[in-house]
Amino acid sequence: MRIGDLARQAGVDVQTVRYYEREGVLEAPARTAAGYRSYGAHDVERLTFVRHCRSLDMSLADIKRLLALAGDATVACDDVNALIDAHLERIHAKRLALEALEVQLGALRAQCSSGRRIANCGILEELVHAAHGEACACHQSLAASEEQG
Amino acid sequence: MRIGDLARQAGVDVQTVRYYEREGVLEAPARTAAGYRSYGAHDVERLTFVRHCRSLDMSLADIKRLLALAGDATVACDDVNALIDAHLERIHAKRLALEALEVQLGALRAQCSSGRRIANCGILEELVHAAHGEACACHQSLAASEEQG
DNA sequence: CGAGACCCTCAAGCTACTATAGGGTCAAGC
DNA sequence: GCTTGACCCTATAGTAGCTTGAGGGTCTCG
Repeated sequence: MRIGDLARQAGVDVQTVRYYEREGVLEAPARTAAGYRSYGAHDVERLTFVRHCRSLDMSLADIKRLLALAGDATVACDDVNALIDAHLERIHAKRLALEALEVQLGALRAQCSSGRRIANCGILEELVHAAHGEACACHQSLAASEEQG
Repeated sequence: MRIGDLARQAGVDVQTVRYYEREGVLEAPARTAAGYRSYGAHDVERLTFVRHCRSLDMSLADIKRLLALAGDATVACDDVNALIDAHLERIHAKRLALEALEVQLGALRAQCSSGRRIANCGILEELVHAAHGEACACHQSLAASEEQG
């Protein structure tokens, strides 16, 4: 099967497949005489596995680790559990940060009604005013929750 | 005031100030004979305003628009309201997507207990199994909520 | 043998920074 | 006057996960 077929079956772009290969998430396949990549059914499975993990917002680095772990059936799967736990924790922190952000923005939006002029726009006032004081903490925690580690 | 002082007062890195200037978020300041950037109190205010908007996770493009709008006091501030509304909507969608993701991951994590081997790890089973069926929709909506409009 | 669909590699673009390299400037102390 | 250290300058590359584009080769049908 050629790269276009593989990509169609997994629902990804052809370029994405090549990118995954470059990143070591997919193994480099055999090549035809003309240099075309040649895939089998196993590759469809692996790529779809990768896409499912990505749909859960896992990083490619985590997915690589997961694939490495999945390769050895005799190993204890505590590492898999730990990886998922850590990921879950990151998602949780990010959600809390977004919730705080939404509250902040809702409050900000309530400062200005339609029909006003910039000169007395409540939102800009609030933003400038807040700029003189201390910044809100929500984005710091959002940024902290972004760092994959 | 030199760039280091400005950066300290706004709580950002010196490189970030130069980056903002390059991106047109901050105006290019006057230079000393030696080529050093020279700032005034107004620049501290503007930079701190930018940082507050960033703490609300607004894009630099949005902040530029906001600054342009804020420049003309006589204009109606419906555009400001619309910008904040759109941003709020993105944050809201992102939070919903993250909530769904958290549920999905929680369910996945519950599939495997400690002490098992990879061969019968419930998480990997679930991930492979799900890979054969259709993927969950949570990341699609997350991705959709990422695209800044 | 030509057209269109497919494949290849390499490089750049996206966001908002951060970090590094390689160099110039300035003020204080000896 | 000279050194030391803190500061400044530009330019370039790296981060994550792709997407887009250039410039070219291959395959297959009619």
